[in-house]
Order: sequence, then C-alpha cells, then structure tokens
Amino acid sequence: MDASLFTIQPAAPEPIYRQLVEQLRRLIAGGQIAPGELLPSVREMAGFHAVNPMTVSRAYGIAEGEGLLERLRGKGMAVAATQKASHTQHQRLALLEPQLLELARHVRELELPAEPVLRRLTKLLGD
Amino acid sequence: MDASLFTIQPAAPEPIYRQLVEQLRRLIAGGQIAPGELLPSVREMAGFHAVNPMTVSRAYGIAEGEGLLERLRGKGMAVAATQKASHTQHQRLALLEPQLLELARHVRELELPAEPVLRRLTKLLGD
DNA sequence: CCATGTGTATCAATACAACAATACACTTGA
DNA sequence: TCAAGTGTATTGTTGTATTGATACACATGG
Repeated sequence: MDASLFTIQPAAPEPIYRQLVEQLRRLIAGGQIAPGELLPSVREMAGFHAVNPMTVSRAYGIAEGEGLLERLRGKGMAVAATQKASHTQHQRLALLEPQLLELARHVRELELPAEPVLRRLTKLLGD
Repeated sequence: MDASLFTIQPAAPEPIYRQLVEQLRRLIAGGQIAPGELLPSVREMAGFHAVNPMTVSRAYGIAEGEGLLERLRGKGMAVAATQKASHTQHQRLALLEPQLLELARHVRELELPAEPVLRRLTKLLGD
C-alpha cells in the first residue's frame, strides 16, 4: 500500500480528513484496496502529503467508526475483513447517487439538454 | 422575480451564501433570469428562506463582483445588462466542467464502467 | 419632505480545521 | 528484553469561515 494512491488538495474547501475518508470509501468499494491489506501508517501518509499526522489519524478513526477499517494493534490500520473484496456494481453506483442528483439539478438550472452533458461525460470517462 | 426560485439547504456543508452565488450563476446563464430583471430584495429573500439578510447581501455582493449583477441604488439588485440573454450551450456546459471532472475521478476510484453511470444519469435527466 | 424601501459596513460570537508538541499504550521482531 | 514501530489522547494555538445583530447611508415615490 502506497501513500501515493491517495490525492490531497490542501486548497480545496473540503477538509483534508474528509477527503481521505471519502477516498477510502471508494477505493475499498472498488476493490483497489483489498480486505486485510495494511494502509500506510499515519506518519508515512502524513509525511508524504505534508500534513499533520493527527489529521490522518482523524480520518482513519472515522473510517474505523464506519466499519471500513480495523485496528491491528502494533501493526496499523487494515481494510476490515467484513468488507467484501469488491462491492457489486449496483452498490458502487449507489455511492454516486448524491453527486448525480446534484449534477442533474445543475443541468436543469442551466436549462441544458441531456445529450451534450452525456456526451461530455462519456468523453471524460475515456470511452 | 420570486424568492421561491431559489433553493437553500441549511444543513449542507456548502455555505449558504455560496449556494446562492452558484445558483445565480446558473440561473442567469440558463436565461431563467433575464438581464435587467430585479432580484428579490435582501430582506425578502432572507425572510422567505429564514436566513440572515447579511448572508444574502454577501451573496449579492460577490455576484456583483463577478459582473453577474449590478446595483440599482434605491431599487435593488438586477441582472447585469452586460449578461447576454442566454449563454451558448457550449458556455453553459463549461460551467459544469469541474463537477464532471470530479465525477469522473470518483467513477475511476470506484472502478465502475462508464455505461451504468451514463444510464443512471440519463434517467435522472428525464429522458 | 420623509416614511419606506434599498444594500452594506461594522463588530461580535461561534464553530471548525489544521497544526504542533507531547506522552502514552500497544505489538512486533531482532 | 527492548528498541522501534504502530495509533491515539491531550492540550494549546492559530487562522479562517460563517452567521448574526445592529446601525447607517442612500434613493425612491407619494
């Protein structure tokens, strides 16, 4: 597990610890981090991204509270064994629902037809 | 112009004044508010949505700084005359670009194929 | 003229995020 | 055994963001 898998944007309005939690949620759901796999240590992650170790610890703590991670004392944090290797496509899609709803609202406010939006998104998804 | 055109979610992490600014941006770009048209007064908007008048004023002030609105002293705030009646489809699509980029990143993190995402969005857009 | 309607400058209160510096409990592994 | 590695609790500080309460300057329109 490499700390470089994660992306942190310090300038974003979204607080750092929440950026980390949400990335964890998606990376685990997508199977890019397998159950049982060890995450980068708090100090390693903090050093790599030049943030405070306590900020990383906070993110890990929240993820643990959600059942995403589990603490292996003396070892570090690992993806919880209760997490299936990879969620079903339907489950992963559900994680995007709030974002899709917001996008749809914006499209309506802009009075844009669906077609050009779908075309642009298709392009961004690399099809 | 009716204050009910606007939507405010007080519980959202997004601050209220920014919710207002961004809605203004889209509603003007989409032509749902025409150039020269008067917006609801600070107090009317604040009363309707049960927020502080200064919060609305702040949003108006920012929108004025962006050239979206202009102050008619003694009258109120109006959509700037320099705003074309409605932006081109391409311009409006450009306003969605950051949101589409973020969505694409999340889709990749979830290791989702493009197709189900596009299908779901199509449905939400009412096709 | 002046009551009434604009927007807003100012100040205060509150909450939050991030950082810093420790100290601690625990496990591992040589 | 014990040094070195985990995560975390604690305390304090700093900076910033958001919202709110109040008072003010100004233009309108009867």
